[in-house]
Amino acid sequence: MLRLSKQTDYGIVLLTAMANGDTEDASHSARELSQLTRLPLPMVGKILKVLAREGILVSQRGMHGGYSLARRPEDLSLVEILNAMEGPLALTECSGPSSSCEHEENCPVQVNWVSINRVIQDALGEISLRDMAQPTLGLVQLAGGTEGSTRL
Amino acid sequence: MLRLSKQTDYGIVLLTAMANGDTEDASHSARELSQLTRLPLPMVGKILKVLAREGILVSQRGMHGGYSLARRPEDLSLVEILNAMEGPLALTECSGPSSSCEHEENCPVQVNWVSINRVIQDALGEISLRDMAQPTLGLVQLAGGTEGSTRL
DNA sequence: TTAAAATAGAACCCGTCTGGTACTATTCCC
DNA sequence: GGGAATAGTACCAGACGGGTTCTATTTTAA
Repeated sequence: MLRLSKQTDYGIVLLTAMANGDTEDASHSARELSQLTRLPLPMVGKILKVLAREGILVSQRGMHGGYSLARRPEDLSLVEILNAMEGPLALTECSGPSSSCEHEENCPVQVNWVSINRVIQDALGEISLRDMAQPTLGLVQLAGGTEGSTRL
Repeated sequence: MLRLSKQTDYGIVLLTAMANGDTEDASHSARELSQLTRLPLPMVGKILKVLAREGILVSQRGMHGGYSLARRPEDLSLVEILNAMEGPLALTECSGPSSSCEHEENCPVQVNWVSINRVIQDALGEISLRDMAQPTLGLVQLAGGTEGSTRL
């Protein structure tokens, strides 16, 4: 497992859909994105609200309102989106920014989890929304860049 | 978030405790490990059963029974332990071995998730139980090997 | 043969999280 | 003022996870 929530998953799909929009800072309504991605409208609305609150999106109310990306797709990383949707990445209780594990004092693996966590975080920080929006290119990038060089 | 379950977390702690045991193939009872790690005995028992069922541990019943590692700590990787405890790693529904997402046909990000998933899996496959059992060494290893070279 | 100690396995409870929906308030443009 | 959009909150049902308990089975030792 080790799965991220459906909301996060959907959120990334929505963001890539927006990134693939014709003009850069085009405004998209929740309804429009729902039809585009075939995700249920209420869910789409909920997710967009979160992303707007967290500063990933900029919202515009009113008649011709909608959502638009706060930054360019190449300047928005996966880890930022994850942080916005699910909070800070933490594989274990003790590996995040704020930990409150009772065994922490004499736990032999805690320091290792912090390291592993940071490495994964850095790795996800290297992937931009632009990358995610370009399927085949991203695939080549990933496979080529890591083969053999990923020494955790 | 993106957190692994407490059971998995505990499982790794238990395994490192066993790996740090004096002799290699020493047998440890659930009670002994519970006292050693200060984790609740019923929980420890439950976890050890899973690990034994999945072939990570070898169990011996009876009077002087207990559990011992099926392989040497350096030959057991983190990803194997995760697979045993939580099943195959899959960040999204579509990134695992068996996916059943209705949107999969025309989903632009699916292929990317598969790639990212595989990279993380490979990375965790490089970390052995021996590494986890040696905190400071593992830390240096991690930091040194990845700084700047982790190009997802 | 019996008792003790250990694992095997299943059942169970309960709190929390998650996916999903609904409703109301607010803002903006026409 | 009305329509269309977001903002925010509340809510619900189901799934999942942490944790406990109980019974069976196996093995060893007295």
